Parts: sequence; C-alpha cells; structure tokens
Amino acid sequence: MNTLSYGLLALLSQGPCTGYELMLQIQPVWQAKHSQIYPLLAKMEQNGLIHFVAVPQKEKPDKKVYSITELGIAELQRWIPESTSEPVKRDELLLKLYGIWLAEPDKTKSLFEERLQIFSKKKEKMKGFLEELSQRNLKDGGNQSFRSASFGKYILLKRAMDNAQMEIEWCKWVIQMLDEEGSSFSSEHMEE
Amino acid sequence: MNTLSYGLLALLSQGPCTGYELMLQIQPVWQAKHSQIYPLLAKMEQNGLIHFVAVPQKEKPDKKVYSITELGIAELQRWIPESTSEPVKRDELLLKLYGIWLAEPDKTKSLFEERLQIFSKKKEKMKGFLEELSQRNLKDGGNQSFRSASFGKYILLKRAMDNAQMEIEWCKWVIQMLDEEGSSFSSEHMEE
DNA sequence: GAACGCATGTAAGGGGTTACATGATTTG
DNA sequence: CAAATCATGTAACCCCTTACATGCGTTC
Repeated sequence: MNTLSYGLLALLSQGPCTGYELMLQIQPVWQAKHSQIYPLLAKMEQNGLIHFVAVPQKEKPDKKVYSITELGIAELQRWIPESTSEPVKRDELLLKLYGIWLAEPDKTKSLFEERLQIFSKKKEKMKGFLEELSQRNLKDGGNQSFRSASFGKYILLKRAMDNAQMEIEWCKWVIQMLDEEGSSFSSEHMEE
Repeated sequence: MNTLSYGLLALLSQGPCTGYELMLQIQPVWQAKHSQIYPLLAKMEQNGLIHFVAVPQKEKPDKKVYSITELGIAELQRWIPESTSEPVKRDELLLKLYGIWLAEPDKTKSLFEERLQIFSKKKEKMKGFLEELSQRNLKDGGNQSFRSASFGKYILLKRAMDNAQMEIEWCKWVIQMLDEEGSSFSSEHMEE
C-alpha cells in the first residue's frame, strides 16, 4: 500500500468508479498512468479494501466498477490523520530559468507564452468544474457543510483555480519584463 | 542525459559548485537526493559537459568543485528552446481531501495547520533570499537586465514566494470554513 | 481515414527514495 | 550528548513512464 493506493481509496469513498475514471479524476492531484493504476486496484481488491462488479458492455471489454469496502474505509480513516509528506514538484521550465541568460531573448519569451496558454486553459476548465459543483450543491439544498462528501472536491477545485491564476500572473509579469528591453530588477518590481 | 542533468548544467552555468551545493540549490525546483546527483555528475564529467577540480580539505574528503565546459554550454543552449514538459505535482494532502468527510473534524483541522506552518516558514525563507539578491544587485550597479545571470534566480524566488503566499491563504481560508461549524459552501465563498 | 475517447491489461526500463558507509565540526 | 551540517559515494528497491497489445465508436 503506497500513497497512490490510499489516494484511490479516498476517491472511491466518494462513490463507485471504474479504473479509467479514477485515472482521469486523480490527474490534477497526482499524475498517474492507467498502467500504474490497474495493477494497484487488483492488489487492493485481493486485500479486501475494494471490490468490483463487472459490467458487460456491447462489443467492448467488461467495465469493472469498483467500490470501497468497510475494511477500506477503516484503512482510509487510519491513513488521513497520519503525518502528511510534503508535496513534490518537478518543473522543467524552472530548471531552464538558471540558464536563460545564455539563450536568445525571443526564444525565452515563447517559453513563457506557451506556459501562459496552458494555464489559461486550465483555469477555465477548473472554473467550469467549480460552477458545476456549486450549482449541484444549490439543488441539493445549498446548505452542505464540510461534513459532506463534496467539500473535499470543492476546496480542491478552488485551490487548483488559485494556482492557475498565480501561474498566469507570474508569466505575464515575466513577459512584461522581457518586453521592457534593458529593464533592471530590484525592489521596484516587488509588492507584498 | 535526463531532465535533472540538464538542470544541473543550468545551475553550473551560474558558476562553479560542489555536488553538495547543487543538491541544496536544486531543491525548490526539483527534489533530488545526493545519491541521485553524484552519479549523474560523474557521467556528465565523462561526457565532457562539465569538469571538476579536487579541493583538499582538512580532515574531510576532497571537495569536487564542478564547472561547465564549452560543450556543456552548447548542450544547455540546445536544450532550453526545446519544448518543455508540463510540471509534475504529487501532494499527499490533496489526496486526503477526497476522504476528509470520513475523518474527525479536529484531526482535519490540524492537517491544514501543519501545512500552514510549513509554508509560512518557506515564505520567510524565500523573502530573505529575495532581499539578499536585490541588495547584491544594487551594489553591482542596480541596472542588471534579464540578460544577467541572476535574472533567472530572481524570477524563480519571486515565484516561490508567490506560491507560498497562495498556499498560506488557501490554508487560512479552509481553516476558517472548518471553524464556522456547519457553514455551507456555494458562490458566497468565491471571488475572482 | 487518422486521431481521439473509452476500456482494460502486461513488460521493460529509467527515475527516485531509502538505507548503508564514513567522519569531523558545530549547534541546541 | 544528540542532532544537524558539510561532504562524498554505493546498492537495493520501489515508483513511474513508455511502449506493446486489442478493439469499437465517434469526431475532424
């Protein structure tokens, strides 16, 4: 049982899912390919943490719809209060920054413009998800507390949107500096 | 030559360093242990991208001070404009969020308080680094453009500080919601 | 008609973590 | 007096990515 397996358990606490759906849902928080998830689900099933129902489909391989078991819920509740390891980030663009003073200025600029586009799209996507979830909650009475299952998803989406926003502002700030040919940097560009 | 090796090259373009110093400097951008870095440096040295000078120390093993070669600079300049892979993030706390509706509220709260502390410290650290770098630039004339070697470090530190700030605000926002016992969530908590 | 989404799985190999190994100096 | 910092290195193992494998329906 590694961290990813616990993450899959946590996702399944929200409701039954196929491996494919789990793979898609976990992406924003923990990048994992299907080739990693399918074997893990099989192991977790063997350990009695989850179980599945095979759903036959017309002309496609059977869908395996997984659900969390009582044992799985117990394990999940044991894991959550445990000390949390610090987030891991690996960003190739940030590595390149140490060397950009050796690169051509117009090529440098396009690095940031590419990233700006990626995170603009991501922000719109997250905004859409958030609005969708807000509307669903209003339908369900609108007074769901942090004890409801969707609270986790809500604060997660909010965070993803804030992060995309930060990323966008940073890119714009850098591009502006690159445009101001010969601009100097010191305290003038800093604000709290 | 993997992404980490190019990152080490980029760091060495800023000036000579020991493997130990490289390991410390690369942490904010790319988590890597010394056990991964030392063998990579040996390979890069064999490939002629970097070279080292052994500096004897009193009663300690020799320090290997690495520098980038002309071949290394050429490789670095070839790598930078190449298409950049998207950042990878793995955050155990975010995985836990899907399951917190099954956890005790006070234990949930301490998860966020722990993280708040970590990023408060990180922000102060980054702020210190930024001020140090700004002062160094003022001494050197104060009119350094994006062509100077320290520009990359500068925008990196700014970004790290912004990120810590976002993290802090998010934690405070969540903790406040947890304190408002039975609070509901919908559009009321959202602002652009 | 090529590419993408749904849907599952296996195998090989590279990347990254943990642990082993050593040893002086400084800090709490 | 234990823990952290500086300083290097190796070995085992797990985690993750890439590629192989299959097949239908839909979209560009």
